[in-house]
Amino acid sequence: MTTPTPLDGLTQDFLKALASETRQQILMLFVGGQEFTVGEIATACGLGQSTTSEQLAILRRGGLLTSARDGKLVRYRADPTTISARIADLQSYLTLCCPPSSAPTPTA
Amino acid sequence: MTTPTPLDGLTQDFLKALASETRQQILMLFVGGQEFTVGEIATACGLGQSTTSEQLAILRRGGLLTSARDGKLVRYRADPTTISARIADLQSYLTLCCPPSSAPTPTA
DNA sequence: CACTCATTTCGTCATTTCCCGATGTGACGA
DNA sequence: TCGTCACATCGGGAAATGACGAAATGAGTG
Repeated sequence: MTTPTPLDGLTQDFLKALASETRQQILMLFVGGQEFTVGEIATACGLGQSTTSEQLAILRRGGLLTSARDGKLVRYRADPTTISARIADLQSYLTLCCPPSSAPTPTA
Repeated sequence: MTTPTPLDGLTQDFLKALASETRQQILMLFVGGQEFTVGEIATACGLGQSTTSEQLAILRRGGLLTSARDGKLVRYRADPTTISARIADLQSYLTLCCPPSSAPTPTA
């Protein structure tokens, strides 16, 4: 029991992506399921373009967004399927270490 | 629409607490709903004592753990109620910006 | 091909995080 | 009270993160 399994690499990227106010701000733009280009997101959030691109890459790695080329633009949108999967992972992880109701010292 | 609401301060602390491999490692100790002292956790995770205390404080602020004095010891254990609440918050936040299935532009 | 636009990647710097050892605080026992 | 044990807090150094501007990449146009 030296180093217990931290948790899934995927869930890890998911959490890291979420653990930033800037990236949360970016995510909020996608309310309504719309698509946005990098430039649009940069403008909306008041960030530089390279910064935005980097943050979007982190969100994509975390499974929160997907990207698709559209001519010379790159359109980003939410990735609900992966998000649901990651949340489910997280939930089962937390349920494992911290059972949702009672059961302080089960076993016996 | 300059700076859309990032999200709850509570959920923010929750995410920050989770976004560290060390703290995830600590959390894994609580599988089974057991209690641990700071010293036990430090030993189990191979961390210094002050480090452990600090990380536990972050986990407590994030709503993942609670602490209680027991003589000269402090026992930490998981906080399932708060955890469930924070996960629910997170889920509704993500559901808002990224509807789980279809519904690209709901509106009505 | 040369040019331009949108995005990505690179180099850099300021800030934050993570870990530690040392010191301070609270609780028990002699 | 004094000493000790367990934990919390303080101060600092190494590493990671977040932001930017500059340069490189990919896609379309003349």
